[in-house]
Amino acid sequence: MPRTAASPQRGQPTIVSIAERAGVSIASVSRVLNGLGARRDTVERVERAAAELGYVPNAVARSLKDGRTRQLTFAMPDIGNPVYVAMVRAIQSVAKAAGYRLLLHSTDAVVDDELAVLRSLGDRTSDGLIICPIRITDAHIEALRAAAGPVVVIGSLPDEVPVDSVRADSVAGASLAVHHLYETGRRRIAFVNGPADTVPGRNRHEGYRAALADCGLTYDPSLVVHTDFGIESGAEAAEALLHRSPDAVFCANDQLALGAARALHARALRIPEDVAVAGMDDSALAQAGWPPLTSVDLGSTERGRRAAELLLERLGAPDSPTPHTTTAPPRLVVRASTGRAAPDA
Amino acid sequence: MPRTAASPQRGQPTIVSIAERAGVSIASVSRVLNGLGARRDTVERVERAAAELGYVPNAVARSLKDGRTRQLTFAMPDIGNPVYVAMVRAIQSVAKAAGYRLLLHSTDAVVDDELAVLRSLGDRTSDGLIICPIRITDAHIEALRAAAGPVVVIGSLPDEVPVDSVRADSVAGASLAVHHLYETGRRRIAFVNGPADTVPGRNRHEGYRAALADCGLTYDPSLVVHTDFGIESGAEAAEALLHRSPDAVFCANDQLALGAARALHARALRIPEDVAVAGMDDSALAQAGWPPLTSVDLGSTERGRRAAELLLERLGAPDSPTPHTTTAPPRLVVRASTGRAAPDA
DNA sequence: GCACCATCTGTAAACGTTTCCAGCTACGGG
DNA sequence: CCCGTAGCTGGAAACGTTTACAGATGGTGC
Repeated sequence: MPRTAASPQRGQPTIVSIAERAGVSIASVSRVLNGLGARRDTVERVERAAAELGYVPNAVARSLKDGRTRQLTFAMPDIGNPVYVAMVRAIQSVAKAAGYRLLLHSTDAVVDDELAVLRSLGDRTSDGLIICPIRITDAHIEALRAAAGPVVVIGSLPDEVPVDSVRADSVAGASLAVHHLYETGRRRIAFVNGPADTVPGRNRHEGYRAALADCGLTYDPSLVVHTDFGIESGAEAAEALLHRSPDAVFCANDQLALGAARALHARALRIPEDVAVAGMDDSALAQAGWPPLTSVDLGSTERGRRAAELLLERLGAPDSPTPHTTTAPPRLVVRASTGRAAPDA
Repeated sequence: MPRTAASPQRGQPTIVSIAERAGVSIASVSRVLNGLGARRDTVERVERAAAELGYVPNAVARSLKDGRTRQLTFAMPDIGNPVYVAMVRAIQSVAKAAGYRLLLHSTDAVVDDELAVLRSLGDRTSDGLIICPIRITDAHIEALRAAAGPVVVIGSLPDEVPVDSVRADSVAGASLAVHHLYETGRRRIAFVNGPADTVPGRNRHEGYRAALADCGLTYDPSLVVHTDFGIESGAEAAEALLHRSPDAVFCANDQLALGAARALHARALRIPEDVAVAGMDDSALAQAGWPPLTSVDLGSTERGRRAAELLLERLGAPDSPTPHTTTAPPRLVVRASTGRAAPDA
């Protein structure tokens, strides 16, 4: 039978039990435990009593008293996507170092869920929120303005919204990749994108298109597919694009790129000799498959870390006036999936 | 300037502000907001006041009163490993459905961190804990016995420890994979394992060894490498094993297997014609590379779900006597990475 | 018109802390 | 020898809820 354990939640020692056992007041107990001044004798008795009872301070009561929970919340669309895992990791590490715990919400990018998270800041469950929406609606903006506590957004907000944010430069990132493909000799560059109605989806499309123009290539809508951000979707999309005989497939993230690579392999097409493949995010996945994927690092770890730091700063100085916005610069990481095309092909 | 937003944390409307505005007592406010009986007129005034003030109940105060936080904690070794991501996902979904939030701890499998998490149950920050240690020391067992609240362990505890747990059957799982490799014609089956001093490491090794014996193959220590559970390690280990010319590489998880596959590709060895590769966990990674990996599903999602359910049950009936233990049966998922060997080779 | 009952309401205590304030003790200086 | 002071200590209030209890209100049946 689970002993002391589970049973009467309410049987735990409190500062009152300690006070009784040590024969002092609860005020003294509190002071001793918080390292404020006390007579040697008092300190000893309190510490002994606390140790004997196995006392652990009740964090809830403490939170109620001083208005902070030492918890941070991170809400992201999908914990299955390695980009967000990288962010969770970075955030958790900053949070931990600062003595904060991390609350996690996977919203599936459902707008109502995101709004609920934003509103729930009001329940004082956590001291601050990092949220990463991939669609940004008017309702989001309104909710952000009305937020009952500090929020940092990972993503691109309209400039006039007075909220700290950390952005990736998807436009430049996509452009980087396309230029690289062009420079390594590709001329029919297909694009497997995420949903068109998301911010990253729109931006990556814009970057793709702009880069084509830069390179003097014409934009061919039949080389572009919109789908969602998963591996399977990448495989299907690439499959569908193959009869347009592209010489490169640029994908809006690494999951799509892995799917695409799989589809090419399945058709016995060689990467990169027959078709080059590039992804985005430079997540752990980029080095998981074969050949290792060229990818654009959009700084997910960096963004997570920065977001957490911004949030902590904001917690330190609640009403410093100006919202901070940083943008992580994209970085092209070239690997084997985009070598030169085979001489003839 | 962030308006009402960040500023005086302590400016939020409370039940008292509502009471004043509505001209009733705080007790009535509480009753109305909790849907207990009240006169029509009272209900209306309270609801209007609450709406006008944008009231959100303070969860901390509520928790203090009724001794529950509606938070669950999940502590796992490494959020970078897809297995744990699968668990997080499953747990989060069960938790959410039951109205609980999820607190996350990534412990890096550091024993002291795990013990700290266990002890921190006493601070009443969450109502229960799911912990997934890969090493189980005496200190763990002692801490589990002394736990100040409900705990479910994902992993294999000694039977006498009175704690709910959910296990994978790694031994049987490894054996399944090895038998499959044998049946598809492999005779020199190398093994890339995780750390020898972890429970999964030991068990998978045991399963590997037992299966070899079953098949009448002799155990050759030079075909076995212990390393840690990452992709890079898998590549290095496979690389090192290659000069022992195995005809199959069995890996203790999918990350190792992807690494191994990469090493084989880099040497221009064909999978599965020249060397078969199999992994374990059947995580998202198994279908990420090429060829898709044969893997043993150890039920990570299932285990996460079950652990969360057990915890919720325990929360419902704190001192039901007997600890529950379930074991998820392993399931071999055959994919292209383990087809028959090339006829001659 | 009165007593009774049901219904609703308000007061106050409680959850476990921290902290303000005032009182106590002991000490040293004048 | 007395007083001022420094150093500790205990009482009590406060954080924002929920809820037991008792009091108020209104309606109904006689």
